[in-house]
Amino acid sequence: MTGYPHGMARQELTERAPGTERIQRKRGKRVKEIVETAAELFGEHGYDAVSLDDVAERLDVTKGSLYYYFPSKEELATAAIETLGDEWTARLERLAEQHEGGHAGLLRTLLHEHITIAVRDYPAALRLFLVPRAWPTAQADRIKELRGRHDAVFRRVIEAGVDAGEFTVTGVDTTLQCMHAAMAQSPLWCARLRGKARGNAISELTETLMMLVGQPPRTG
Amino acid sequence: MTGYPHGMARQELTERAPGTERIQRKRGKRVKEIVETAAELFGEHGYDAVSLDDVAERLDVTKGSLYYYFPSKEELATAAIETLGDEWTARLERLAEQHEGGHAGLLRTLLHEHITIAVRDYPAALRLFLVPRAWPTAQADRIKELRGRHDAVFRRVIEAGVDAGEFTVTGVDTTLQCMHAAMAQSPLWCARLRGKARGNAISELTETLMMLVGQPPRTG
DNA sequence: ACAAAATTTGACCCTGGAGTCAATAGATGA
DNA sequence: TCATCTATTGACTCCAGGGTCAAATTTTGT
Repeated sequence: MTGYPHGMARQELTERAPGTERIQRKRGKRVKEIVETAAELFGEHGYDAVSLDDVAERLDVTKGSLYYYFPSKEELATAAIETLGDEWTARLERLAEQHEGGHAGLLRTLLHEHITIAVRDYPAALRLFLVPRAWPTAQADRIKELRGRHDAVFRRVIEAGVDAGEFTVTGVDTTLQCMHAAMAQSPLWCARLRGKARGNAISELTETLMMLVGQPPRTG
Repeated sequence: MTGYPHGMARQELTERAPGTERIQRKRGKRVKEIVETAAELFGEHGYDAVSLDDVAERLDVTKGSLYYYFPSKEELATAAIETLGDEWTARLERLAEQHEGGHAGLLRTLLHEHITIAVRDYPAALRLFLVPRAWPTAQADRIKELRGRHDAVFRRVIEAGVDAGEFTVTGVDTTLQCMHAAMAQSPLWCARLRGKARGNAISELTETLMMLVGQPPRTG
């Protein structure tokens, strides 16, 4: 009757950490496994179409076990979006910091990286993150915040490029929305492709999106 | 114990039409009402999130009544997509035929019209039609066919424009996909806007998408 | 080796929603 | 007005799937 149901219990967790560090790490690892599997499935088939039994089955456990870590299906989905969304937002932010060179170069890098992550690592999860209303409405706020951070990375480059006279856009927001919409779908288009064909598709999409800021496509 | 359950019974319907013409028209009208209401709801909340009770309620009838016209929820959803998809595909095809002038002009018209229909008339249904996997998988084929026709309208203009040296694209398919992705989301972005603001948003989106074929945005 | 803590199980409850159907109400035409 | 066809109802079945929980199993620290 002990155990720490529903994993987090966030406040207490920081005050007097239950279990040893080793156990905590182990737990964290398990949570991550669950979250990634869930994201995979939710993104692929949609929130409603995936049952917790499905998630459990893919993990070779039972539904009940999931409830040891998450209090509800909604929380699980939200955790999935938050965790993964945070991960690659951070990655893009890092790229943006490190980069030196023109704005076009940076934007191209960001787009390419973003699409690559989406297609290669999280073919499904990205859609969850980017497509409004794909997740349970109750959680919309927590996700919106994250989405804002994500947007900001792209917004900064675009605005900088426009100010520098390098880019031409009709409206920054609209441009952003178009980019997101396209990237959110990209996993579907590239799902079947492998190896070189996939790489080409990603590059082609990147170049196409660069045109949204008035950058003529590169030859090659 | 008679009646013509599940409406169509397609073969027989053409051979020996049941009921008088007047009754048939009336029936068709009812079917259309149902289909439009269903499309509205499905598109807005997603297939799974909408129950037939929801659809019935909005129509001020009972679920059982829907089953008099459609054999299943899936069939209803498919009918919704087919009917509406066919309608506006036809409208775009007509526009393309009538048009005289440059390719850029035609593409701009098509985009603008398409987004306008989406936002004004069927804020929701369009997403059903354009976003892969938003509908029950069993029906995917029937919808894909329709989607093909729809794509063709845009593909023709783009290819013509490229051949004429008016447009620059990295790849026609990729360009098409980006356009569709953006248009599919447009109702979400413009949902809250009304009147002039909405018109502006639509125009801005149109101009932004024109950039995908290398057309600099118009001022104004 | 053993007790306490951490994890997993599987059987169980309960609700929402798809689909059915006999009975009823409403149209229509003779 | 009556008989027949059309349309609608509402009560019903059935089940997938979210969520619960006591008991069993595994892991951990001593």
